Amino acid sequence: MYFGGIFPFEDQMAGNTFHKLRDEIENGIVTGTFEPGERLDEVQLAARFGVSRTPIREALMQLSAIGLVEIRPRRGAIVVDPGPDRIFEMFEVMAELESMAGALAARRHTEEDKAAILESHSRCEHSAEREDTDSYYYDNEVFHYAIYAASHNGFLAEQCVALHRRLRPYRRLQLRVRNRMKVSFSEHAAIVEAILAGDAEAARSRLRDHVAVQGDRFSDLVSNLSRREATGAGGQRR
Amino acid sequence: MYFGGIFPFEDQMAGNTFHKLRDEIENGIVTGTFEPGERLDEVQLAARFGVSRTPIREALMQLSAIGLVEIRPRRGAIVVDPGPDRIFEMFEVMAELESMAGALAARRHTEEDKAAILESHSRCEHSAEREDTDSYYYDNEVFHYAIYAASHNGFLAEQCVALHRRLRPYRRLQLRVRNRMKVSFSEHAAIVEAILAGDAEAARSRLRDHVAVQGDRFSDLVSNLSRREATGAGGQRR
DNA sequence: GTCAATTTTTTTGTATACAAAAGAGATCAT
DNA sequence: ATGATCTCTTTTGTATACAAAAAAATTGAC
Repeated sequence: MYFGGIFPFEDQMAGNTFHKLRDEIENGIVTGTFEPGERLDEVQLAARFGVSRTPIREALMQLSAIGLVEIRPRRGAIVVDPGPDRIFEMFEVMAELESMAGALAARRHTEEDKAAILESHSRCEHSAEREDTDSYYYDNEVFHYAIYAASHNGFLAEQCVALHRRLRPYRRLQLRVRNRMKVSFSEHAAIVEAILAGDAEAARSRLRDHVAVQGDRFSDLVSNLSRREATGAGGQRR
Repeated sequence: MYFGGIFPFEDQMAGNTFHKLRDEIENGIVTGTFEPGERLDEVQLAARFGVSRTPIREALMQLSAIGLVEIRPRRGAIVVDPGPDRIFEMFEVMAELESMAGALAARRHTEEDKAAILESHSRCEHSAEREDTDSYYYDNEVFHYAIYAASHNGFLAEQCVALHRRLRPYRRLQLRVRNRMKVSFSEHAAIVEAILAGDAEAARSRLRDHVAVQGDRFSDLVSNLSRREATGAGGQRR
């Protein structure tokens, strides 16, 4: 599947080593291979990917610029651990950006946008019916990307994609919550309706709620997080 | 003047060479020392700053990650030239983020926030009375930062600051437009009123209008841009 | 045995070196 | 003279080398 023009840095896709490394490490962070707070050893990473330290450092520089990694002078790079409060803040901003995209989409969507939205929406439906969380997770992403694209604001779309990616791990946790998938789908339906009807304000508020709920759900999970922290793994910033 | 906790990357302030270089080059781009479309030669920059290519490259990597520089594989780095349409898109997003910050500020501001807002607001007033564009430009920035801070969403504040910085050169052009400064100040007054009254929706819409580039301002922007392009080194993306 | 100071080891940050690719320029054919 | 191909130059991308700083470990004092 191809998301033309939505991905940031698309022009750099022709992978120089450092670029591939950036994606690999970023993916590792988002996936959980590298845990929050974990130290990213340059030589270790270099060995792992079979390259020298130079491109590794360049990749880490880029990741630090987008806030996924923190480079402490002379003390190496660690995976940023946003902490519950910061994650909640990010959801708050995500809700606003998404709702903006939805409002713009309601006013500006073309026939192709409409087709893409409906297509991804029905994919979500199938996945929801099959109760296939993994599949729904992916389809849901495509659905949201379709709305970003329909906003016809490329910069906004890039921002949304970037933030969506960063929130991925926390969103993923949520889908496992009982019945969340079907509720999510019915929210989608209402959003699609508003966008296609050209009702910008309805699209805005429905999308805001749709995303904000995830933030709320997340704060429910915060207790789990802090419990986990007490027991072992994690480790807060600083 | 100190904007505690607002600047992104604040924790990296302890300047390793590459970090200082990043700031220097970023500043050069925002200031106009490096023009949009200009090629950033690594050896040239290295000579200029008296360092080797390595930290220069690391700085460029970071700048490319935040979208100020484009690194074309095997073809070097150039200063990104957003082009009028993209700039417009960025202002559209800025308007939404600012209005969000205003809405949150209306609901969440503390006494200290109130003091900071009023203080910066009255500084703007003095500068506007003296018709001191440069001074107003600076005070205006402080005013907006005070609102970001009052939103009590650190992530949002960072996003706002980053985008505000990127739009700096274009905003600056706008202040030169006749009478814009005094109009701007009266808009500020209405915004302050809404925030202090706790009227989130009024704050939101007033800030949106204040920031959005609409009507005449858009054509002013475009004509300024094309003039600059004609005279300068310019050159569109791609 | 515990704590502090010093030495050793690791690791980061920057410089340099080298290979490969892109760009510029010259040569040759038409 | 114009256009295309080949060569030479410049520039990027990655590896390696080295210096300085931080972390770890050893030694020594109490």
